[in-house]
Amino acid sequence: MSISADTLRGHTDTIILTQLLRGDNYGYEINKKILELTGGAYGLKEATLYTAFKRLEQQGLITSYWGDDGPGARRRYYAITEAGRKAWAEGRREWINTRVLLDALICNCEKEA
Amino acid sequence: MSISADTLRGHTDTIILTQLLRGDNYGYEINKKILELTGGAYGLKEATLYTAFKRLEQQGLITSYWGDDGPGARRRYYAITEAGRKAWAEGRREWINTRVLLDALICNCEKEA
DNA sequence: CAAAAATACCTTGACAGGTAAGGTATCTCG
DNA sequence: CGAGATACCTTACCTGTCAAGGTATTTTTG
Repeated sequence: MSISADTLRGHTDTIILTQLLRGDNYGYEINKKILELTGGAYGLKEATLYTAFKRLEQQGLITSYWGDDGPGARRRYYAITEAGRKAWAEGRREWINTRVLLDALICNCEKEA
Repeated sequence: MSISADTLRGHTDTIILTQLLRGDNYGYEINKKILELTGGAYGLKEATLYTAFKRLEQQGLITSYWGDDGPGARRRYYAITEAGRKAWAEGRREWINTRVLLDALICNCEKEA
């Protein structure tokens, strides 16, 4: 029961920002968290993930730095900025609006889980 | 409080099919219904609308015919097919799944309207 | 120990859906 | 008659996603 690609399009950035609210993290781990949270039903493709990081950093919503940890492959950590927190709040509001609208437009689904 | 473009992307076809479940209708009117249902917050752009009709018809999910009504500009009516009903049910299921996933991924929004 | 698998990063090219901008034609109302 | 609503449609562009490919290190396994 996987989800078709772009029914989530436009929410990717908010999803990533949500993860970073809990603290700095690196790409691979962030994606694993997302997979966990959805019970394996949804994960970002790597290309999508790193494209999003680049976009977010260019917009000043996150910053990044190389972790100088010992074991394992090198990791690039990401941190959310103050502007990122605002963008997250905005994205969250948008999701809530979207939910209301689509519920209204695709018949009354509110009752179903 | 309008909704940013492609947070609804991928649901357009389902939205249109939902309208056609209530009976045959033509483009302009369908879009007005959608605007009504969302309190003016969201309407399909004309290009999006007619592109979607074409796509849906090519996929056999709808059929179309010219209305031979007297007054007003000529209207092309659309009707949902049996395959269209199945696609609608599938699209609706997808929306319900999407909703669950995004609620899980963008923090706990379930409490908010 | 060597091979396989996992961890971890990144880029390129193509694709699909949405949209701005433009166009046509008819009808209604002042 | 002119403005605005009704009603349809196309083209060229933009943006986010993804398949496919690449690099490098560490851990597991046979």
